[in-house]
Amino acid sequence: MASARPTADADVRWLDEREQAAWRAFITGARRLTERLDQELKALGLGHDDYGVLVALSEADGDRLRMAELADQQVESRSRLSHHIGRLEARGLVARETCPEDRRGTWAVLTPEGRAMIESVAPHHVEGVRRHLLDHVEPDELEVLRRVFDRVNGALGPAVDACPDLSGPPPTP
Amino acid sequence: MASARPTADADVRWLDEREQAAWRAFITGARRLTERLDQELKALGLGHDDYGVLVALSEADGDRLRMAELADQQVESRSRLSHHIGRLEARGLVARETCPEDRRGTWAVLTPEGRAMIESVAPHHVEGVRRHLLDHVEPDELEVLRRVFDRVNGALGPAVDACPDLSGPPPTP
DNA sequence: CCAACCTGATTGAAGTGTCAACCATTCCCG
DNA sequence: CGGGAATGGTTGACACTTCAATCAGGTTGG
Repeated sequence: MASARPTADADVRWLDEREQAAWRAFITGARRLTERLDQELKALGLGHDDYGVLVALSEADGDRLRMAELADQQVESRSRLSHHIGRLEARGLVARETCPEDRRGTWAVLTPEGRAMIESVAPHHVEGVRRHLLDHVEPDELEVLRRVFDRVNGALGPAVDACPDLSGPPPTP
Repeated sequence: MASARPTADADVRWLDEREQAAWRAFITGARRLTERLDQELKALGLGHDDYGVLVALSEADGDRLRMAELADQQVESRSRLSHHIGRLEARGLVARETCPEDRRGTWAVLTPEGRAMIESVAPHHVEGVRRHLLDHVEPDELEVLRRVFDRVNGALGPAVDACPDLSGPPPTP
């Protein structure tokens, strides 16, 4: 039933022991780490995704970002972000403003309440990031992490919302 | 409103530039990577989580695992796994069997259809893992990844479903 | 100028995850 | 033994995400 590219099944380059071990450690590590950080943040009143959005806005010029840009930065679909901002708006942490230059566009703007929230939560969050990740990583290992994931990010190509065509690899045209 | 531990806000050890860069590269890299792999798998009929469950079962003795163990391995809550297995069961890829020794317990068992599915999909998935991650990682960097995330995993302590107490750190009693 | 086509963003319904309550079984200890 | 406290897992209601329209504002070529 599922036979996209006709990978001949004999010439599959399965993962060797090292690759397997690294891949599995990474995938479950990443899951458990974000799960834990999310739990700790929720106890303070924000989901990890909420935190990401508020931080992004707080660092942006004029405390505002266009929906599309915010979506790409946070790796959320446009639809999801729309609902997401809707919720944050209902809580008074973010406001929407239609942008005058291009009247299709919308700014997501951090409110004073939103800034207060992020400032009260951030110290605990960075503490968590240290405790659960950075405390266990040597400086040179940290550089490796950065290098590797920058490369991976680059290779994944620019963010796309609706990704209709998976067969044409954009990173290596 | 949110003031769990009274982190004095002056003695917060904020992330320096290197830490920040590494953390952000990791968090968005991990998100984008799993997002992409999930998209590619869905095109073949399985979500990334479905894939994980089926692989775990296929590697287990007797093609079966207890719900709790499977949940821990896959980093899913017991509740979520219950729904999840329900869906896979409805699709005929997994079956439930009540376990005779402990009649509270349940086995999740891989069906022949489930095995067929995983075998048809696996080659494409490992191809994806190579293309999007391993191809961009040198052997020594791979070892760093494994070491780091093994450590992180260890420090997070054994998996817990309902984690009611965040204040008492189990890894360092 | 206007018709076809983009682009930016939102909507609603269906699908999935979360949370708290629950049921059944087993364990433990007086 | 018997009753209370785990343990293993499920359920239903509610929250969130996804998917496929949809809408309004811009852009372009005839």
